[in-house]
Amino acid sequence: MSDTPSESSSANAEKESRKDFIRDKIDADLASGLHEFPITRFPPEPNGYLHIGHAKSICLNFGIANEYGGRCHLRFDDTNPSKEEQEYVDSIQEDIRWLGFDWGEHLYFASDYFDQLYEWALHLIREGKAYVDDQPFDEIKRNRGNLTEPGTDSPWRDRPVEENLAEFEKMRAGDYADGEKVLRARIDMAHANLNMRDPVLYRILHAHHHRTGDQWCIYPMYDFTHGQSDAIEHITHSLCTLEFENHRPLYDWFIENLPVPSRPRQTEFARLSLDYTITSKRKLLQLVEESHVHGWDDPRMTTVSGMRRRGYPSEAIRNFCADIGITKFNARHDFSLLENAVREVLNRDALRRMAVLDPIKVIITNYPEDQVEEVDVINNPEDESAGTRKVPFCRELWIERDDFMEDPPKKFFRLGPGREVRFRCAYWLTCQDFVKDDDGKVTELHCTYDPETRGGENPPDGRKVKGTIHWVSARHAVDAEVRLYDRLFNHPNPDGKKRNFLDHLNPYSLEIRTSCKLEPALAEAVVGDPIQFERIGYFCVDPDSTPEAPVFNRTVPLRDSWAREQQRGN
RNA sequence: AACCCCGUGGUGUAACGGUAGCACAACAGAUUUUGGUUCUGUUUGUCAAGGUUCGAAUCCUUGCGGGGUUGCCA
Repeated sequence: MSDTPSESSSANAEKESRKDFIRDKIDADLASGLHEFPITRFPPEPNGYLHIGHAKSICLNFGIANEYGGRCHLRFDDTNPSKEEQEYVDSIQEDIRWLGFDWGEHLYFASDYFDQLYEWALHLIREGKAYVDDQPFDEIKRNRGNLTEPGTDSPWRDRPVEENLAEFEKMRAGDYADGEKVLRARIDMAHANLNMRDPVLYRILHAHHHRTGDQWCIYPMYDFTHGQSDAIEHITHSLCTLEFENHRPLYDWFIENLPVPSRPRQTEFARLSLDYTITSKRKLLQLVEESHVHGWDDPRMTTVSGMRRRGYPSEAIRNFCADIGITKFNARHDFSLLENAVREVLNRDALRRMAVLDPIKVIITNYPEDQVEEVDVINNPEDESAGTRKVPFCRELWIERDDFMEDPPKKFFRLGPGREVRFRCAYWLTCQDFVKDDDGKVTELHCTYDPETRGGENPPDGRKVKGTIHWVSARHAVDAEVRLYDRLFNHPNPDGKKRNFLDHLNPYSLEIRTSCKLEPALAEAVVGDPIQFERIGYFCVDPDSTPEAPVFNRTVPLRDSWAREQQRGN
């Protein structure tokens, strides 16, 4: 019993993805011999940066490929040249790799299939299952009917095949302006599913495409592209979010009516909704373009690049995605679940360092003026192999303003007049006196130290101390800027209907602290190092950082039961 | 309003006709040279009403509640 490996409670082993209804289905398809192994795909449109919601989909699709010995393709859904850019193609690939996944040779673009798709459009026309519609945009809209009323057939619906062929060719040749004509499937204008009411297959768009250039002036719609692209790639399980549920009949209609090389199946799952965040590419773009944040990778953004810059480990994001599972229920997840996943990994990995964010000076009156000692401080109590480091200690130190109270309550285990605390791994100090400026702000503490407590050890006389605080040698401190982040929105569902998400921006989402005092070892930290500022939180080096002007981001604060108790008013 | 989908503690998520479990959150305690970590314990749940069955969270019916769909976006 006791020799059972206890991975479950630690982040040591990558969490195993729990089974869900999609994996159940795959199990069944494998068992029945329908497929040898699953082939999935992640199909982003390159019109924005990836966010936490995409991470869920990436973990699902690539995760399945990894677990079942299948594969997952990366396919850019680039059928709308007016919104898509190379910048996004690049960032998306970088983000997926950072998340820890690999598509190998299987990088594709829907635009790779434009020729084939065009052929299939011709096929439908020849079969009498597609026609060129001359109705203007508004007419098509009006004739589609609505949720309760059936649509009306287009006057061009029964156009002869030869004429359709000729018209479609003229569309392709550029004989018409944008919007002048469309190619539509000929299905059923009275269908209860609006997607089946003669959906548009091709529209005219005289636009430059990031890959095909000016080769085309007609572009296939998503519905006419996606399933067929899946079929071309022999995707077995085409996984998408719930809003495409109503598109499945159309997806299947194309698969059934076209000579496609395979028969992929679409399955839908609920998209991710995280409290206090937004997962809408349009709104994320707006935040960037209107400068409510400092870019796609602003650490307050739940974009993949933002979370990376914030210091969230990709392993934590993967664990989080495994934790929330895959269902068809429109759930809203507590933000604390993500933070828990982040803390779990960081607690295991982060090197402990001492940093004072809001400093007040401590002068040890009985410590020799010029003496400097190097004390050994533990790098990571969760990982013995991380060892210790030398930290300089001398007569003048910085400590956190919060660690002193002029008139402390009984349960305050830190410094106050006459109170003794342990300075982490150094000595026990007793506060003898304090100095205030004209505004009544405490500027300086005068303390004495007990030489018998070196290393922070208990003194021989058996004295006890409740609190341990961190400190930085004033003479050796490195000055730095520290950026403290809070949630970007102060409403749990800023994305909600009838709500303008901009009204709920948290004005205090970024607090910049300058003149923070860091222990010297922190000068060596580089971007990507997970660090814990002891007793404060997890931090990382921001890319803005330079050796002359270090900049740190707060990834997430430590749990703070003292602060919690304070807030409850005890 | 029509069609499709979904309802399990505070929030999520398991249980595939047979003891409602887990995570997060909250609370209490133990340990602790981080008021961190770790450990222990506690509170709270099957949307409602009928039906099928020896037995229903699970199957059926109805109701209620939530989401999606009326782009030449994806």
